[in-house]
Amino acid sequence: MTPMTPARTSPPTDLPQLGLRERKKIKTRTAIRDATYALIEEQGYDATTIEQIAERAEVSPSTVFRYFPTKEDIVLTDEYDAMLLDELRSRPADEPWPDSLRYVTRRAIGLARAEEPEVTRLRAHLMVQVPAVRARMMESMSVTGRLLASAVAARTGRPQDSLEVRVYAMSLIGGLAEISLYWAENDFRDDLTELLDRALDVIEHGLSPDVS
Amino acid sequence: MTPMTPARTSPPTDLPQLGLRERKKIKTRTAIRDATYALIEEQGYDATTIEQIAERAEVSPSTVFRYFPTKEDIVLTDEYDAMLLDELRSRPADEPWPDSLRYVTRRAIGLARAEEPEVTRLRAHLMVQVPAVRARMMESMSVTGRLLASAVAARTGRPQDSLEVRVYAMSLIGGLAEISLYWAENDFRDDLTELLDRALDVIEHGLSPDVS
DNA sequence: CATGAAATGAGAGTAGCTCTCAATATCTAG
DNA sequence: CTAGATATTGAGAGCTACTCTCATTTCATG
Repeated sequence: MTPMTPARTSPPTDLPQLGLRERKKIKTRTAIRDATYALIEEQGYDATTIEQIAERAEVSPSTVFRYFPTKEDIVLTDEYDAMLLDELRSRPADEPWPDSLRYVTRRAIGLARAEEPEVTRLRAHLMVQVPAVRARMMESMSVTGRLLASAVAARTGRPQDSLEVRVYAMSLIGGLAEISLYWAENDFRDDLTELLDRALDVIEHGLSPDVS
Repeated sequence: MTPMTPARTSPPTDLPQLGLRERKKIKTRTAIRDATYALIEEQGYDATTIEQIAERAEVSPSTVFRYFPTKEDIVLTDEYDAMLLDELRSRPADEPWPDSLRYVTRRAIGLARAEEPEVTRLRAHLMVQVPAVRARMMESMSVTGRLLASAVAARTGRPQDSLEVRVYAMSLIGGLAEISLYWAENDFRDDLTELLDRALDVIEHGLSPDVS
């Protein structure tokens, strides 16, 4: 009936022998997300309602909520976390911890830039502009922080949830979030990887006493 | 008609020669907050509606929103930030920066503990349990972070919004937030000041390479 | 193809939050 | 002390994110 929907599923989403059901679910998911991105670019975040998203994705509003718990999650859900943690664990055991961290975060940024640069920018942009999105992002990052903390604990021989490890992980998360904000606020002019390096320096060694 | 409302305004709120209008506003404000705290203790956060709060505070729901933009803000609004910044600026200029920071944050904790220990605990508790509150708290802390960043910049002779300063401030905020979570999760057994010290050590010097 | 399971749509309902407008309370001049 | 300007409030309509339920449709499987 409406074959002109531009619902281009970003990656072809390799689906070898998945049942039709599973395939449809993936399709619906990406349809909702694509619709959301498009509408946000057209009208902005707040002006975009779930109803509109549902309409463009050709599903019912109920379905939208079945796939994403909140509006913010439609924009933010990503799958890098698990991957990041895996990579972290598979680093050589004798590599100094900060190096591992740097390697992995760098790689995550590289991937994001290679695979979906637009989305990465849109997200950062929304983080700056929409408090709810920023809040949700911090929330999800703090979950990542917990995972990170366990990895750090394992590496540094500290108890799993020692205060030190938790504080370190969360301050890391805070710092990384700030990179995105900085990047977006400066219109994406800087090289994210370079910002990352500078941020990690600060987090690892603190602010050097003075610079003058 | 209902003279049994226990609306005890926490501090007598020194009101020397304020107009009647201003005095009433302060009263209303604390009435709303007290009602909210009481209801939350009785029923929990989610079960407490604005309507209930309005009823107990003897104002209309409209008025509640006039005084606080969101439900989370009723719980969280505090006035330490400005004070904290002032103190920070009035520290001796030759004091090493980390010492200033430590002094000021310690003092903030001390004040919170002295003046409204219950509220401080309730807040920390809600931070753990209610994602929306936690998110709002991070949000408000990030505002503080910005202010902090400018103070840090002034002290360390860096540009106002250099990436380094911003990352430092935000990682500080993240770390401090984590203290509260840790504290609340461990049923307030630890001494907050001690947790603060340990956290600041981590943030200033990074995680020491290993501990084994 | 028939039966069971899963996904969907429709719709009602809740609550946070915004906005408008009329009523009331406070302040300020004369 | 009164009148008019101004600030605050209450009432209520309205929007939207989000939840829940139930009937219907769609896929899987023997």
